[in-house]
Amino acid sequence: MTSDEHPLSGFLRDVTAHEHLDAEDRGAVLNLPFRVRKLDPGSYLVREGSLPSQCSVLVEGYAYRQKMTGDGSRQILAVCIPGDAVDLQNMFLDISDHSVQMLTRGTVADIPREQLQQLVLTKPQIGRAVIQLTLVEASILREWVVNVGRRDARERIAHILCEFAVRLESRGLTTYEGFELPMTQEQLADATGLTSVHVNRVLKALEGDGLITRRRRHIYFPDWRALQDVGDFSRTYLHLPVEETALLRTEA
Amino acid sequence: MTSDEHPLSGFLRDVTAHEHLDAEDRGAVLNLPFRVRKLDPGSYLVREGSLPSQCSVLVEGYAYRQKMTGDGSRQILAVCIPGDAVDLQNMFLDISDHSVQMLTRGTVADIPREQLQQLVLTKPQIGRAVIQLTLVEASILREWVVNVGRRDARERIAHILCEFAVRLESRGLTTYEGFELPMTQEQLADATGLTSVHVNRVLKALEGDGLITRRRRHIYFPDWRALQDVGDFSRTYLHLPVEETALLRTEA
DNA sequence: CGTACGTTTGATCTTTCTCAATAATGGTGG
DNA sequence: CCACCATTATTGAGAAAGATCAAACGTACG
Repeated sequence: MTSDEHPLSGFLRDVTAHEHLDAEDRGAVLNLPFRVRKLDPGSYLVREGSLPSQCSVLVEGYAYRQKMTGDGSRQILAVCIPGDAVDLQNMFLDISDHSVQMLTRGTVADIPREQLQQLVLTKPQIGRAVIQLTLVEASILREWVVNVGRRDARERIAHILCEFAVRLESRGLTTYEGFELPMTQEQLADATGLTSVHVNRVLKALEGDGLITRRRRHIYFPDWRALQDVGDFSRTYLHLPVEETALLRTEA
Repeated sequence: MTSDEHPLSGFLRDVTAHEHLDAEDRGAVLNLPFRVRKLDPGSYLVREGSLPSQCSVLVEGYAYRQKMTGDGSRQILAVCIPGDAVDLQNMFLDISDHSVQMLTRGTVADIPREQLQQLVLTKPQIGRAVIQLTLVEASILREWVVNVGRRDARERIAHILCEFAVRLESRGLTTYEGFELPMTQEQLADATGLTSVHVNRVLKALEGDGLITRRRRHIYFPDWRALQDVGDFSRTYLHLPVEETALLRTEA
């Protein structure tokens, strides 16, 4: 993510991950009008109940989808990483059913809703690519339902760490050394349907069992294979293109 | 769902729920080639790991999406009702990340994958309508994550009953008398991340509190408003077109 | 009419939550 | 650069929701 790159280049990489685009379509994506904004942690990209007029693409930093229950507890629904288009979920619906907030400081590129819609609906290859992106998001959501519905705390935490590592790695955002978890234990709890107290204990237990190592928010994987086993993790649901996994490879 | 109706008419109603289609587009949908099949409970419409060559539309009966964990427990991810296109989730991805099975006896219409893809990618209005359908499914999935992650058993059951009632009613498949729940308590448990034993106790408690009435699998709502309150249910996430709710209306 | 499946019930056990307090940590203004 | 403040992380003890195990009861259907 060097600053001289085109702000939408991460998004383009994402769009073309599943579907090849010809030069014309690639140009059409990069020529979308956009405006770059810097944002602080906690600031809203989308507010539940509203209709955003633009679709934001995350250029730098992390964000998360979130929904609150009537009694005020929060459930995190997804973590957005650089390159993610944050508003594909809303682009064709009138009222946003959830909120999106920045997890860290970062920058986004806002694309006017109509321009992106136009591209998706009139350029078949772009349409196919964007539909695939939304379907992969839905697949991840299904895995989250499984995670929260049918796995115990230890499995949930291990699973979400694996998912996060693989997603980051697939975008070249981390090395096998480990990664910086961009969220607090409380946010981790809100993503896994647990309490922060219990997340803390589980992390400690995973560390004690040699499955992870921690230094502040950095998480390392001394035994990547074992962690995947504990988390019942298989990357197939991420629908990543089959390619060599140079980093984070099995070590055992 | 009388037998002299066009098998795809339910699907068309669903497709046009959010987006108006002109006569030509409507004709294009109804003229899709299809083959009708009768299926028994438990039979697979989609198998995790496979690539179906056609997209099934549910004509009669109910189905459910499902995923298994490594240790063999099941999580139900969605319940499909008549009119639902079962394979939109897979139509643009190569490997299905979950299974779909019939919940009851029923019939489906199989549409060749390519034909439907073609329509979606080349007819902007149809594309928009189908994208909206997949986004609504994603929205429901997000609500399920919240349900399973941040609500207790009583709230979960109440919520899923409300969701089911409203979805059925929006398709004209039920009256305010109540509805026939097309699943066992064990399946209800797999949908809510609970055990069947606990589901049984919660149902009994809800009945004891006058929030539901049961006769076999029929569920009645003596106090629809109160049930929604208990389940923290608000229909906005279903993205239903704003229209009069003749049935299942507030009674209090 | 009996078998298989689904429902209901009881007793006990675990996981996870809740409440509460303490310790780090990072950021900020002076 | 340092002291202070607000978060965040950590730990303990007790409570509660829900799971587990086991058995009995219905009901549909071949």
